[in-house]
Amino acid sequence: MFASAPASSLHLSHPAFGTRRPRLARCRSSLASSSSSGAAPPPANANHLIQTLCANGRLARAAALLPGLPAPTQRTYESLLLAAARAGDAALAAAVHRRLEADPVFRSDPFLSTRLIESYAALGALPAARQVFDEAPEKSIFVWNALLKALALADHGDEAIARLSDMGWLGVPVDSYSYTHGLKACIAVSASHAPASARVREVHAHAIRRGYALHTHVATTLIDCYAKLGIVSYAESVFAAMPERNVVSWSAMIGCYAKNERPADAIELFKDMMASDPDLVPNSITIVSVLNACAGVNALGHGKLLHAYILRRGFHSLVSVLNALMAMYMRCGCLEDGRNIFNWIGHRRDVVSWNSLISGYGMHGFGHEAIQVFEEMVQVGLSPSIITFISVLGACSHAGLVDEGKELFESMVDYSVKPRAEHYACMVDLLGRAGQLDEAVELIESMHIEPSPQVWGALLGACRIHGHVEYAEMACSHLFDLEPRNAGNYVLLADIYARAKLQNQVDVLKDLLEEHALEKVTGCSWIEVKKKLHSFTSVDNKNPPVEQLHALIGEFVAEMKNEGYVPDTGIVHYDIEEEEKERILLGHSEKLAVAFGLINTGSGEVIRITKNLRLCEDCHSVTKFISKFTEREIVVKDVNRFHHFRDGICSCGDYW
DNA sequence: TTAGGGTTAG
Repeated sequence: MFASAPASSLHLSHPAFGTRRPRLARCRSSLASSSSSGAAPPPANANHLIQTLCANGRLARAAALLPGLPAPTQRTYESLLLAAARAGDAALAAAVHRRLEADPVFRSDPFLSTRLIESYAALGALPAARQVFDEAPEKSIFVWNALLKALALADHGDEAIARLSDMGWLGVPVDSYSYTHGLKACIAVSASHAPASARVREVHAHAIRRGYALHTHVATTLIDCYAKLGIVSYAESVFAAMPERNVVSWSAMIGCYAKNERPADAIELFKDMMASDPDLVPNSITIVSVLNACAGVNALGHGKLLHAYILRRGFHSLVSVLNALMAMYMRCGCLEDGRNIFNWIGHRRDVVSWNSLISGYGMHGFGHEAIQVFEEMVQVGLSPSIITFISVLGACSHAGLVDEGKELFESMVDYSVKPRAEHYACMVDLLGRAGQLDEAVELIESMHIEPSPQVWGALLGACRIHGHVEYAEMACSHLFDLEPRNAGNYVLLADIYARAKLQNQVDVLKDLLEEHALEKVTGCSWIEVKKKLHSFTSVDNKNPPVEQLHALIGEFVAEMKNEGYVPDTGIVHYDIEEEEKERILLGHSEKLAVAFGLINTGSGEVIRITKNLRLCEDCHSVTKFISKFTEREIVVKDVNRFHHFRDGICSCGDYW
């Protein structure tokens, strides 16, 4: 009823407004008269007019008025600089800069020096920002901090450290802003002398000496820096030492666990946060981080609780939250629930929503559906991003859609997306999995950029599937240089040698692993039962309940052997008796998690398991058998994709 | 006047 009445008439006719013309109407009339004034002298209220034009994005008109303006105010300069930065108009920023240099009233004004530096930084013009700083006669702390921010934006970590040190010997008192900008500059990835972790530790030590390390913003930034560097223990120390934590610092620590492969700790910390203080209310960023962590461990129960919380607290008005919720469902194996949320988001879908759906179909092996969603996305007028192509090419790879993948890869140029190493890695994976190893190698050789470890890793993975020793050695000759500490590459090559019955080569690799003190990633599987996470590793066989699980698996295997199953002991690298190898296979974490699920869940329930590595062939065979024998649906998410086991068949079609 | 945490892939 109210919506049908024009808003303006409601307001203007209200007695509370009296007979004065409303402010907006006055601005409109000024704008109208100014547009026809041409080169006439600026009106008396020109300062106000320029500010209004800037606020309305009419920069050309505002810029045209500036030269004739006898006395620009500080506010006018500020409006022009902010608008120039917002519109990406470097020429306007430079014109304002020139005008300001000639202005005896404001040329030394530190407020405007700050704004100039900020604008140049936002426009990507670091040399100009640096010049303004160097020439600023009065360098207030704001001017210094603006320079540090500019250096952070431009990824100049070493220079930021040098400037912080300048502040020290010049006696300029640093403040908390100096540290937050300085730290952000430190974790920049581009050319630098010192590694990022050394720079962060240096600024951290500096902050401790000046008494700023526990300041809420500084400490939160420190947590985030250590999170990005993967040094979780340092982030934990900073978080533990804070006297005063708020929702942002908690979220930063939760995010630190989530992005460093400790999703279970992220969920636990979220619970601690909720229990620690009733005034501490999670916000949308907290929710997104925890949803991400739920997906990381397949904690569907927790994810559903969060879904209810989102609806209760009104977070479903935010697309970012819905995107994260949708991704959580799909990454927890519930593709349909994810699709329903995508449908529900409706016209508010952004590129992330589309990418999530494409990757969701991809990770579940629905390649054609992923391509269809890609086409729909293009049809509704959205531009596919770098990630869209990674998602859709990955989907083709999982489904073995070689021709479709090639076509999409070639179409990238039509969308102005330049193929990156990630896209080549997808293509090598696609060709390699499909057995087209020569073509995969040709593609690598044709690359115009340096092949990344992911590209060689994809080739190595394909060699493992197809037992190609020569190309595996070629891939490893690069991988051992590029990532010498990655034990996984040594293990994969050893696996390929073992299957080729090259035991001597296997032993050489094992010696190398030992010599360099490289540790294999322990196989680990998770299962959530009654909203509690249970994890299993293949090395933990001292736990009494594990004996029960071993026994149950043993019974299934005995039954399978009657039907002709032969345990795939080829993947056990130890030079031991066959019987012992079989015993090792029985203890694989994924089998233990399946057995635990069978014992602890109801007969109709879907068993959902997550594994931190690729599912091995033997576990795959055994799980197929168990799904048929027990008439249970088992969904396993490995490091690459989903496997839906039902009635003795896996959704991957044994292609993974 | 300035600042801190999040989403999609591999």
